[in-house]
This record gives sequence, structure tokens and C-alpha cells, in this order.
Amino acid sequence: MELKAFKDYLSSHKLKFTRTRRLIFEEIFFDEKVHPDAYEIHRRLKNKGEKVSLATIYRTLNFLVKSGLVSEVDFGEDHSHYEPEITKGAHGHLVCLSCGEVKEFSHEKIQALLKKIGKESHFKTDKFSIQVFGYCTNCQKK
Amino acid sequence: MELKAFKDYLSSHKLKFTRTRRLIFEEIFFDEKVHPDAYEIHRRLKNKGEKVSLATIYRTLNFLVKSGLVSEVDFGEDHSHYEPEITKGAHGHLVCLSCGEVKEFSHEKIQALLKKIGKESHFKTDKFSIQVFGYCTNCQKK
DNA sequence: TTTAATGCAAACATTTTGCACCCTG
DNA sequence: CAGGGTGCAAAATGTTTGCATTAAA
Repeated sequence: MELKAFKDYLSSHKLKFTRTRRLIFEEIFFDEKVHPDAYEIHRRLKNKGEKVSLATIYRTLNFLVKSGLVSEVDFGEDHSHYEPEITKGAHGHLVCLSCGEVKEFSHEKIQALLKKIGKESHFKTDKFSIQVFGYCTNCQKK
Repeated sequence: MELKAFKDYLSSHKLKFTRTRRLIFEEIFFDEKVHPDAYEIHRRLKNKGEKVSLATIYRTLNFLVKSGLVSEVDFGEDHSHYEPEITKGAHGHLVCLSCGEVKEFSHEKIQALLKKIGKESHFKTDKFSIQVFGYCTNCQKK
């Protein structure tokens, strides 16, 4: 369970494991396909009767990203989305420009190629961001 | 010269070729390595003694992107950068997390792989966004 | 001269921050 | 009970828009 990794991170950084932090963490890890943004997490918690401020959601997301447990992704909108990092391997996203649907694909081979490209430039690679924009099966029919 | 493509786009869309639009266009196309953001274009023009409002810069960038002459890139900051599209082939960016330096690399092969991945999902691919974050040669020494 | 482009200021959307109060360890 | 966590409102950013004025065709 990833919750342990979260607790470990918190205690090793002298941060407290609060009810609010657990709720936010669970929203991101509960359904890996969701890629929620801050506002979506806020909306979902509100629907469950939990009132957590957007300020706290942003503060929590910021250190979850720093910790490496969560990663921030950009789908070409004016805000960020978030996804669990540790439970998945290297992957990119197929993002539909019409309906916004996001589908993941793994890219182990591509990542290897990118590392090689980095090496040739004496660049120390860290994170990879691979997004493909286009039209999903449904939207092509229209 | 890409300026002709710009003029053609303007006239075919009943838009006017103004001094201001030419200035903005030239900032993006003058040095392909720059990848300026809106504020950077504003700053550069101001340094040249040209006063162009940020509003006009954003308006112009928006239709340059729609036209396909310019593309919008995300370097993990909270704002967009812009680069000439038509003069370059498929490419990604090596972005230094320390100093912000951006180096381009071509990725024809990777793009072919991504198109194949899209095809397997019946996804009609359109644009590709490939960024590698890490540390440049200089910043690794520190 | 007609229609579109511009600058300005205000509006907007997203994210961050200061501060008084609250809760975990 | 000490020190971090939280909500709220205000501020900070980046970007868009309404409107009166200016300029291109």
C-alpha cells in the first residue's frame, strides 16, 4: 500500500499525518486513471461531505510532488493535473483535443532512447514528459 | 522567408498586416533558439524602443498558434513559451531544472513510434509534446 | 471610409501567502 | 503543550476581454 510510503515521507520530514492530508492523498491514489486537477480534488471531497480548502489542497500537492510520490502533468490547459507516480512505470498520455479524454501508454523504449539522447549532450536526465495530442475513437466519428 | 506565410495567413483570414504584428512575429522567428514567453517578447520590444501592450502580444500569439506557424511549449513553469513551427522538424527539448537552459533535439524516430502507438489505440495523432527535464553540463558541476 | 487592431484598465482563472485559530504528536 | 496544519481572505501571476481610439486596406 502506497499510504505507508506517504506516512514514511511525512515522518522523515517532521510533517504530521493529518486527516486532511490522507483525504487528498486518497483522491489521487484511489483511481489511477483520473488524473485530477486541484479543483477536481476539491469537488470530489465536497461531494463526500468533506470540506477541505483549495489552499490546503495546493499546499499538499506541492509537497507530494516534491516527495516524488505524485507527479504533475500538463494536458495543454491552463492548470496542472496530478497522478500517482510510484505505482506506474514510464508512461505518456494520449490526450483528446475534442473531449479531453486521457489514455495512458507505456514508453519504456522511448525513455531509453531519450536517456541516450541526453547522454550524447552530457545532459543528466531526470523526468520525462511525453504527451500526444489528437482525437480519440469516439470524437473521430463526429 | 516565413514572413510570406504569415502575410498569406493574414490576408486569407481578412486580418491586417500591421507593424505591431510584424514586430511580434519577428521576435519569435528572429532567433529560433530563444523560445520566448509573452513577457519576454514584451521586454525585448520595449528594449528596442517599441511599446506594444501585453494584451496585443497575447492576442497575436493566440492566432499564430491557431495558424500553425507558431507552437506553444510548456517547460514546467506556470506560463507558456513560443517557438517557430514551420521552420523546424519534429523535435523535443532538454530543459535544465537548475538554470532553465533549453536545448533542442530532433525526434523523427520517436514521433514515428508514437504514431504507431496511437494507431494501435485507434487514436488520430496530431501534435507531440516531448520534454526531458534534468541538468545541463554546467549545472552538474555545481 | 469601412473594418479591423490597439492600448488601457478591469476582469478572470489559477495558485500562493499572511494570519488567527486548531489539531497532532 | 509546542509546533506544525488549516481555513479564510487577500495577494500574486498569467491571460483574456470590453471599450474608446487609431490605423490598415
